[in-house]
Amino acid sequence: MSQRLTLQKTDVTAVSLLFNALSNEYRVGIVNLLRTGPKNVGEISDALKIEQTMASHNLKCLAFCGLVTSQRLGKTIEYTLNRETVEPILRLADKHISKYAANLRNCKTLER
Amino acid sequence: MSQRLTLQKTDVTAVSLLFNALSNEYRVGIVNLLRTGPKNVGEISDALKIEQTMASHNLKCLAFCGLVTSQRLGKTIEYTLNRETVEPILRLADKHISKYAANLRNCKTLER
DNA sequence: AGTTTATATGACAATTCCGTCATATTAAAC
DNA sequence: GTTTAATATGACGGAATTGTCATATAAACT
Repeated sequence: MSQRLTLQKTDVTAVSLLFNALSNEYRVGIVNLLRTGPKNVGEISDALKIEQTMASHNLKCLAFCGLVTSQRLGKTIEYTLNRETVEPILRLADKHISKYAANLRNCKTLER
Repeated sequence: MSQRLTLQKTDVTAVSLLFNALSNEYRVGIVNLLRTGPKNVGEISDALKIEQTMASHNLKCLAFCGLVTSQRLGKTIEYTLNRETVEPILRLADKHISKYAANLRNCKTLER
């Protein structure tokens, strides 16, 4: 009896929302910082020299997308990178940029 | 004699611009469509039921980021997916979404 | 050369996003 | 239980992005 497979199709909306989370310098900065290990909000905003509120807003977005997780430690909340997906994605991005999109480095906004 | 390696650091700006290209439904739709093979602009706008102008604008962005390449074939211009980077990235995204971000499917905009 | 077909470009209004401020929540310390 | 420290939330104006329209370019056909 032949088995009916649910063909896993790419969910275009979900994918665009996921990458939207990585389409902002603050969020990529946070994600990149968290590669060095878990940090709380204060440590993140200090390290990246951004306001606490800005860090919080962007962490919320990253958490909603499952790219980071959070855990309260007393008064502080520690954010941890979802390495399983973020590491390979960043490696692919780095490789792509150096091979195919070196010009991206010198452009602030994408003209269309 | 010890060799001086240029440590490849993630370029936060470039990475955010690259993922910005994949942060839009039209562009992810185009990229996903091109997995089935190269297509010209008319075929793309027909298949996705979007206006030609919309297709052109978004193809320009994808091309600038090196995610697609183009080639004129007579009157028509054919766009080809950069499979080398897009395939693994989409596979990672699909896997991440089903494992960590199922809720993304049911949300139009990222609240923050 | 003029017409048609395919695609790209530029501009503008409408929408969405971002940065910041004011305020709320939560836990620890006193 | 009041205060302090850490973080989150909501709101609002300014900035960036998007969708569409008008127009430009480029090749093929007559």
